[in-house]
Amino acid sequence: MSKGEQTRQEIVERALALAGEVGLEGVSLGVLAASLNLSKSGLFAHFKSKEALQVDVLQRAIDNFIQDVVVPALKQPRGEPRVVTLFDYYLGWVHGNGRSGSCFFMALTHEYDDRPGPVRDLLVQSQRDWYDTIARAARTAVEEGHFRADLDLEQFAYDFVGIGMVFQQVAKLLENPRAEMRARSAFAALLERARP
Amino acid sequence: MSKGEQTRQEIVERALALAGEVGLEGVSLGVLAASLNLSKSGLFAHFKSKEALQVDVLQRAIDNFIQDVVVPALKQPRGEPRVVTLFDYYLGWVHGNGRSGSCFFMALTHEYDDRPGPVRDLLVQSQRDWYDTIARAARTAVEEGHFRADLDLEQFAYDFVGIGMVFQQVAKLLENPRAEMRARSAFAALLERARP
DNA sequence: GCCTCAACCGACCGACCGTGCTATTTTGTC
DNA sequence: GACAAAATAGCACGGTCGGTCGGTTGAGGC
Repeated sequence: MSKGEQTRQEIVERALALAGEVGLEGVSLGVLAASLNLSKSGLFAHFKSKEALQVDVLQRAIDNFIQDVVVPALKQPRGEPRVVTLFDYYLGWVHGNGRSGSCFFMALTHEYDDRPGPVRDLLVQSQRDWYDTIARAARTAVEEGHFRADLDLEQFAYDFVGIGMVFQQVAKLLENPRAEMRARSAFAALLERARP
Repeated sequence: MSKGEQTRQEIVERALALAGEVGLEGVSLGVLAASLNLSKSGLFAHFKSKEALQVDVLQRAIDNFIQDVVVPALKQPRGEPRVVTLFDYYLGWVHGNGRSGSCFFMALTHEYDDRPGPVRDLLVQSQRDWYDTIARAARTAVEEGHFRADLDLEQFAYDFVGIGMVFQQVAKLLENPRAEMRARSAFAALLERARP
């Protein structure tokens, strides 16, 4: 990897960390450069625009999410174990046990839900992929006989994500220590409904 | 109402509308003033600081929420009808059928979940009140015999809010036309679990 | 030893930010 | 209609923003 490419990676990584604190739009090139002991112009030379940097940062977050949440689940046996693992690592990601401070896909959802552009486009695609991933894992559980044959997969994914979202608010904003217990309890009920 | 107070109200109202599009932090005094045909300093004179304005805006949103969601529900008979009405108006609020473009309590959650200060404090309190309101409505349903006597009220509120949160993402960001159907389906399942 | 080229820097631009200060206009009261 | 008070405007300040530009550095190939 060339020096330039390595620096680029460091920039994206640092920007991702900062974005977890101040939002993606809130990461200024000056602050980002300073935190890397780089000049602002030296940093900017790696990207055509701030927006291009933002896209790279989001793509990096997507890669991290797949690596930290999806891949471990795919290593589990098909069916309910895979679905359960997906949820476990998802909770961990949302809580920030993963790399970034918290789930910034949710933050980006509100930052970009009415701000068109390539960042939003990539975000939308990634979230649709995420719902699909959940639905596909649930489908394996149906096929294995762990879940009901007539289970509504899209609805399952919907409920799944909702549990994670409210978990984020209750845990991080409201600082309720029972948040994780609530999430696991809600997920247990969801599983119960999905079973034959 | 004096002229000054009236202007103040208009400022807060306009700021609330703008905040729905660009976030609370994203509302700049210059743009806000221009959209009201006011000078920036003339506008600023009504508030001690931008932060004070933000607090007022949030308080206004809270008042709107109570007016648009909580009050109509309280007019319904105690028990399940009240809970159902609460959810109906909540969905309407989130979808933006209410005054503001979308539920900006959720947006604020991510804007302020790690930014201490009076805005965050007020937000936390308002959200805790909201969970309590849901739980209290559910309690009336228990008392009326509509819900199970051993229903976990806090868990009910948790599940309730989660449905609304994922609804926001699926409807607004992913623009999925089945979002509302999903939300209502999830809520129906929640009700089913709550009944004796 | 020299040349090249990617990598990086410092200075700078115009625009906008929140916030004071001092007029000036508008409002409400007698 | 005069006058005090309230409301608003004008203006300037120090900062930060994304972005540009002309240069400097340094490592690798010849």
